[in-house]
Amino acid sequence: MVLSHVTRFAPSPTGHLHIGGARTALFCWAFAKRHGGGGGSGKFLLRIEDTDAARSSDESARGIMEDLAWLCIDWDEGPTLKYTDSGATRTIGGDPRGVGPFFQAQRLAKYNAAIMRLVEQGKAYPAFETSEELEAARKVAVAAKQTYRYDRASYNKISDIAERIRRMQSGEPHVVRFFAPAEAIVVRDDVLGDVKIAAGELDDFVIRKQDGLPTYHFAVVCDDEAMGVTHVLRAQEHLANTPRHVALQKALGYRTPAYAHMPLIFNVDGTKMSKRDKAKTARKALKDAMAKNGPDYIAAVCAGTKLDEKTLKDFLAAENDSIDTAQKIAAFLKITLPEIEVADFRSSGYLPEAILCYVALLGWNPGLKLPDGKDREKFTLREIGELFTLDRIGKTNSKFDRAKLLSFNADYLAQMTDEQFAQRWWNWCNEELAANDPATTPANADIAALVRTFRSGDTFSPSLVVLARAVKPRAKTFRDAIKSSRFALLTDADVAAQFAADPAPREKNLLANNLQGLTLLREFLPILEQHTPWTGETLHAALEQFAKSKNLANPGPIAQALRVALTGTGVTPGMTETLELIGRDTVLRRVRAVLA
RNA sequence: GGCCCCGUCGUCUAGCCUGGUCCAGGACACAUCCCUUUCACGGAUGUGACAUGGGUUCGAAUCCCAUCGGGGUCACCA
Repeated sequence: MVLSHVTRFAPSPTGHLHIGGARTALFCWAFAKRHGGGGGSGKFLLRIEDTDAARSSDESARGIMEDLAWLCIDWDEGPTLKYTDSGATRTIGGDPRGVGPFFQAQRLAKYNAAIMRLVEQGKAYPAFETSEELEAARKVAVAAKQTYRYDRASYNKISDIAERIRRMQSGEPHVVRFFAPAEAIVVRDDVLGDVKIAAGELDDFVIRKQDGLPTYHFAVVCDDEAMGVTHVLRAQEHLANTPRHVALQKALGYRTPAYAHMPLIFNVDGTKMSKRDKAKTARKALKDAMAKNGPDYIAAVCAGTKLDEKTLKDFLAAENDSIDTAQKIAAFLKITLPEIEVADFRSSGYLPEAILCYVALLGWNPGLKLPDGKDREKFTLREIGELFTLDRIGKTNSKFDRAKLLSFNADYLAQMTDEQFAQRWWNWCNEELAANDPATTPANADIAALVRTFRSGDTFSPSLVVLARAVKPRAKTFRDAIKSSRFALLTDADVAAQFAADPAPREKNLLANNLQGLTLLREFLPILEQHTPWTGETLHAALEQFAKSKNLANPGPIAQALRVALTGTGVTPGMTETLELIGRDTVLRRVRAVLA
């Protein structure tokens, strides 16, 4: 069978999957799906570009694969991954056509054979300049405001090809350069149209590095041919590389795939979305805190973060952008660092379906309307795979608006049943605890408390579903849901501490109006004491009835008094759920305590 | 700086190819009001954009040109 729509996602394993990479992968996946993925003529494959020996790691490769799997962007061909998600294990990847391996570092023989062929045909040649020499030449060009290009003529040894090969074979350190053709190159792009690059723009770029590994340009071209890739969908930052690839394809006698370069994604302030944003955010927060608290504050930060002063000072001076340091500072200052990688969003409690949908709409839009005439914005992964076409990809860069993502996430959360929410929330809590020890991540202490409180055997107790009902409408992420769950995790001591910390709710809802709140509580207490069974429904009725008997327009005053008595705060989810979850014994004890 | 790409509300966008139905529609955010047992949810309303200047045309967000603005890229990284 001829595979007519083969796409690939080709990350280099130097860290986690970036949110922009996730969109690229999604589009590649969707394009293949749209053209009969799976059993049809469309295939989506994953290739790991680990030709940068120093920066690549197997751990990163695995992390990226897991991030993709979590998003449900499964590759038809590529490294195999056994992925377990809420109990179900699936195997992703494989090599049915025998085009692997999918790690470039394992394909060196293929690259070298092709490179030697080019050298023999006079289309590539060994070069012996040192990086220092080239760097010096580059500096001169930059100083003169000229475009630096590797100047074949100035080395004037090209004709000496036999001599070059001899030196190469004798083991002299060298790189191999591609003999750039002196002709204009047109890149056909399904998003941007034809992009013409004038003759002479290309220089003799390196195709094999001194360490013997091919450069990205060479490996990509080689592999796309070998793997039968027909469509290359990638970010626009690669557009300038494409002429090189087209030139190489011609020299090697390969087919040129169809290209589609998609617009870039930036932060709202227009800067690049990069890991360094985390350090920047932490640094700014630390500086603000120090300005506010005085120079001695650094000692407190050292104690609180368990970082030594030198590390902090270096960090402040922007001498390093350590993510670990940034995270410790963030935990200490109780700020959240910006999410950049898929794993960050996962840890923050976003849903893969929300991320996928949001990110898909950054640069792509099917232009569909809802029955009421409004624009359709919500799509499942499956629908994206059915609707995706290149002509609906835009050309303009976009900014990543977390507020809108949050809103999407809240919508997807709200769509779930209470049972589904409880289940997935529970899974998230346990994953989060497994990944980040609550002892070193203070933000996770509440998660640990929640899991402790609602665990039942090796799963969660039914009351977590009640909690889910209580917090779901006020949570935009799973982590948000933890925040609004605090009321259910409070100890008596926490409540007392709350009263001490903030007397206002007590004043307002218990003591004001001549002790109205306390008076109502005193009268309501016997009703609570006798109340049975202790269910949301019956408690709700009891509250309504009591309000009526007191000639109150609504149960507001008594509900507020209860809320404060039970939690020390004036803000919790609905009173019904609050009473139900805190439980009869604790409710009675705390009401009595307030009345005493 | 060279080369390349792009330019509709603050943000994501629909409309542009195939000019008129667009004094430009939706979503997020923001504001006001309603609902309400606090906080939310929900409902209603509002503020808000065709970068600028020239053409072409009876008519331009839509076609053409220029200007301005933004971005990408110029490695033995990918």
